[in-house]
Amino acid sequence: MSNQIELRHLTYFLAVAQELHFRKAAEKLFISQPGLSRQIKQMEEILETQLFERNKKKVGLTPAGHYLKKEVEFIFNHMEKVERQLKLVGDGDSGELRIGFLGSAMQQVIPKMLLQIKEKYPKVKTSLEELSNFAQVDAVLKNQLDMGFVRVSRVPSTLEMKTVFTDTFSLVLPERYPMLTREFDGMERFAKEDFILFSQAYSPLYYDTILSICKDAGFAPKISHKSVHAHTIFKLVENHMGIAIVPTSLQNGFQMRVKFVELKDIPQRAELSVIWKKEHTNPVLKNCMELLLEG
Amino acid sequence: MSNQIELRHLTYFLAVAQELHFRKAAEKLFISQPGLSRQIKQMEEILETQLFERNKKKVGLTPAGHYLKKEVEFIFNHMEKVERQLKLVGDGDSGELRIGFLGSAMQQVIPKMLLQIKEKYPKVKTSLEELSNFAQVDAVLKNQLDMGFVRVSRVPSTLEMKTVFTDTFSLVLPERYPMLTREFDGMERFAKEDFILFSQAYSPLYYDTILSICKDAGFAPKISHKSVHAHTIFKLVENHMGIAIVPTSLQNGFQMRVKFVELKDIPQRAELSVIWKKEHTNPVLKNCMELLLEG
DNA sequence: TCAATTCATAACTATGAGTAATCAAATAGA
DNA sequence: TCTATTTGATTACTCATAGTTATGAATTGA
Repeated sequence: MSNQIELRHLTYFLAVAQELHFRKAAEKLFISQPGLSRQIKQMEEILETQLFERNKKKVGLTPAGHYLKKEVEFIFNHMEKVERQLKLVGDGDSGELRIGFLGSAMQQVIPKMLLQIKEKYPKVKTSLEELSNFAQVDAVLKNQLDMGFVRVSRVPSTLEMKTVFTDTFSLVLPERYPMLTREFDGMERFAKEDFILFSQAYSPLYYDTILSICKDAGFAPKISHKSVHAHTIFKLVENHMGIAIVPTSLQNGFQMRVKFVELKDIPQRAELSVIWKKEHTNPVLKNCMELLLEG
Repeated sequence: MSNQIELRHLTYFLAVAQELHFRKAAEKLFISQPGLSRQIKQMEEILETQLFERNKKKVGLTPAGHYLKKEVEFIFNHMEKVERQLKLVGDGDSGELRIGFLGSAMQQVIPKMLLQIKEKYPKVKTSLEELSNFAQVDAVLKNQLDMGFVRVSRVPSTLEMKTVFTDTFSLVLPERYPMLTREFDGMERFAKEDFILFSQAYSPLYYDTILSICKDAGFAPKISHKSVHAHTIFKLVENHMGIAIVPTSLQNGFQMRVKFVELKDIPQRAELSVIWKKEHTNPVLKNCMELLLEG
């Protein structure tokens, strides 16, 4: 004899509790009446509580039965809700998307994506975390993040990477820096300047790219300061601590007294990429990735 | 293949979700690992949702799995509570007691019983309804009430009845009614008075008893008013609309300008009885009845 | 490369849910 | 007052399936 209540018992109990009639309840359940009687009896034995009073011609609920009926109805309602919700979570219409990003991704890509997600999948919850390139790669690998927005040249083979935004670089100069923009004739003239860059540890690709730009211009930059925040870099430039080269899109979104000079003619580009796990199982990620790459 | 989730599935799912290890989970459940694997797989098929990601060496929860884990934990906690509560309801430590009563039972018996119940069975909820004798008998028979407090001579054979309070009758007279209490010499002198009584339909036994008192005194009372509320009766007496005979215990609990004269020397008594169904199944009733009859 | 893990698969066993046939008791109708 | 009908319970059976053992395939670490 089994000694554990099963959902079957609860289903049968509810049918009898509603019909107050074993034969009718059995019909409704598409089982035979003896089978139903035995299951109910077994249920009462397991719970050590009488649920029905039967006096050969009438069936009624005991107080315990009344109580249980209400509770079973609640439990079934709840389970139905869970089952519906589970489908949604499984289909990616609902759930959570954990996003890592570099500060520079906040200018364009992320806000646009968040709006699209909110419109198409309003039940999806997003969480954002600003992290370095390396920390994002690590977190995605560990399944602490679903996706990351990074500037890296390559990632481990278990990750996917797609470029989502390509940007030119711009020189960042103090507002009154003596230079006629129309006569800008290359990087060479900045060989003697102090440079303020994003930390190498924070973004190796960026760092290497800046070095290559300078190298193409025939000099190695004198690096005076390093930072992980664009805002800090701009402040330093503003206060004549040096000049910087950053992705052009950082021009928007900061209040600052600096001058941007877009380096259109050099081949280097700042590429922002999404990364995610190849074999992820988050349906929300799949849906949102489609939005990001197609929309 | 079964196509319905059972509690077994949820139990197994929770074990795996907690251990994130099939063999360990199977050990904890005292079943074999292949059996567990198959049940989980079946569960995923029924729900049409993948719950775990297994890559041959590691087991992890999918987002849907995470969601379901929380929900299953909630459901199990709830069910445990229900099971405990069900035992209490079955034992009569918890539950509901629906009580019917006559206004006059509110003077002594009911408040005392409610206090005792509250002390010994604090989880028991009581509901009170003031009803006529007939309505109470009817409601107890229909299982709308668990117990009733009535003044009747007899009840249908499916009900039990026990006297819980015996009371003398008292004459109710206007405050300044001319009478020397020490020289009270019988009912005879009130033969000409108007009488105010409880309605016959409300309490036939009371009605008959009053008639018998008067008959013993050698007269038939002139009945001027009938009421179902003691308060109304007292008000009428106060305003010289007549005199009344009521159970003595009604002397307490009302603010009124009337005089009570206890009829100690007549044989009639006002008996208050509890009634309940012989074959009831409410354990709360059983326990509370013991309190009432023994305490 | 080998030993030791992991979970999945396959074939089998045995428990117990569900069945059909029947019973005993209660009701309703003649 | 006697059926005829209806109720839920009981009995004996069968068959679906949860759980078993044995094994396989893949991963990991020495």
